[in-house]
Parts: sequence; structure tokens; C-alpha cells
Amino acid sequence: MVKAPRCGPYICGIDAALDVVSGKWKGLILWELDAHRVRRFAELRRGLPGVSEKMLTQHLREMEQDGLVHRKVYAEVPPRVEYSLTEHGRTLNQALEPLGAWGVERIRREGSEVVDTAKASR
Amino acid sequence: MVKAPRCGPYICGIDAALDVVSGKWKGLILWELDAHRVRRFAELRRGLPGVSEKMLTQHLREMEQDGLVHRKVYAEVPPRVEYSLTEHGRTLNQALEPLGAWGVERIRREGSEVVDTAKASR
DNA sequence: TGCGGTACTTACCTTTTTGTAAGTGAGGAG
DNA sequence: CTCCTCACTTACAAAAAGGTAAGTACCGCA
Repeated sequence: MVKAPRCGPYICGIDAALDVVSGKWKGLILWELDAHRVRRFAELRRGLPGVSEKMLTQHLREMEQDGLVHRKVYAEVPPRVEYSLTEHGRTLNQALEPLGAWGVERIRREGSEVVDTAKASR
Repeated sequence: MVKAPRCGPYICGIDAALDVVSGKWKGLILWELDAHRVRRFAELRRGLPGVSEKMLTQHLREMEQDGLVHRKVYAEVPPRVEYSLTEHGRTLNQALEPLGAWGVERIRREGSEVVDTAKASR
């Protein structure tokens, strides 16, 4: 049975937005693609500490379905696939900025552990 | 074994923020409390279509631990408990506003189903 | 010949999250 | 006397999400 794309029904906008970002690595994928504009599969993999290949493909496929990510395949050997953000992906990222700032504040408040300090500033 | 509170380690701010909002009803609870300032348990229950008592208590307890929600118990019979947002809860809500707006746009774009039109405008 | 890199897919298992249904104990309405 | 309300708690079941390990097919390097 094919997994239905994230399509509600929703109770409010937050609902609809959280539906596309919830997923262990989606926020990070969004961010990596925003920072580098274009990334290959293996580059993303190296950029997300601890992600498995399965989850990365799964998330990328869902984000593609949701119109956040663009996937370009080059007919080469060895294979080459480039991922980048679509316009919707970029605006989502902008909408996430205040939330990210709130999260940074929360980390500071709670003294939570952080994996990668370079990234935690956002 | 006691469930650890949401405390990372986090990779970035988005991570830390999503950690406290992810949960099927948390966004809605935040919103209900923001709109009404103070709500009793049964009022929240009626405000969230389809929530079970168990999930509502669970989410409220977690949000209390996370410092988003304040819980005031009156020593009366029948029991009376009032929930309201803390300062952190209010700032989180503000940080979620752009995301909500993005979600509303997405709903419009996709023509997704909506449960309650009065709420979907936010 | 054997290994590493490319970008996946598949099967299987574990963990986490959510749902269902029932029980609690006192008070008030009919 | 029975049912409803309040604000929960508990046990159990189902569903969803995530993790592990292996396989694919072809290339280049040594």
C-alpha cells in the first residue's frame, strides 16, 4: 500500500506546516540545502550526523512530494543526483527562522546538550 | 522507567523548538490557550475535536514540564484545574506565527481538507 | 582480485506515539 | 436511584516512525 502524501485534514496552518517538517531529519535537510544551495546524496549524508541511508532517501522523497525539494538526476556512471530547495522550500525555511531563534534561546535557558556548536547558533 | 523530559542533545534551534511542539495536539493546545488566556481541562477537551483524555493530560503534563503551560489546581469539589500559557509559551506562540501563515498558504495551494474553517485562518 | 565510492531498495525488527476502554470518588440534576 | 460532570489514571492494543543490515550494478584504483 502506497503511503499517502501529507494532506490533512488540518485544523490550522501550524498543523499543515508541522506535517511537512516533522520527521527526525527534515529540519536539518532543509537547513543544509539552504546553506549550500545544491547538495548530492552523499554530501547530505555526511552533513547529518547519524542519519541512515534509508531515512535520508525516505525524507527526501517525501519532501519532494511536498514540493519543498527538487531532485535532479544525471544519467551518469557512477550515478549523480543533486538536491536543492524549491521556492516553497525557501519560504518554509524563512518561516522557520523565528522558531529556530526560540529554540536557541531554549537551549541556552535549559543548558541542553548540543551536538554541533557551529549549527546551534541558528 | 520514568520518561526523560525533552532535553536534547540537539543539532540546532529548530530541533529544540520542534521537540516541544511535536505531539499531535500541542500546536492546538498552545493556540487555544493563547486565544482564551485561561481554560479548564474539559474546555480544552471540547476545543480539540477528537482528542482523548489520556493524550490531553499527557501533552499538558509535558508542556508543563517544558515550561510552556501553567497549571493551577483549586481544592474544590468537583475538581477545578485551570491551564494558561507561561511567558515562554507566549513567545513560542509568536515564533510559530510565520510558520502558521506558511501552513495556511500551503493549505490554500494544495486545496487540503480543513476541519474547522474558523481556525484555519491562522 | 579486492576494495571503496555512487545512490539507492528491501526485509525485518525495535521504539515511540497514539488510541480505546475502563475505573476513581464526590456532588448535583431529575 | 441513576446518570452526568469534573479531572484525571491505568492497562492494553494498534499504528507509525525509525534503525540495522544486506543486496544491487557499475566504475576506478591498486
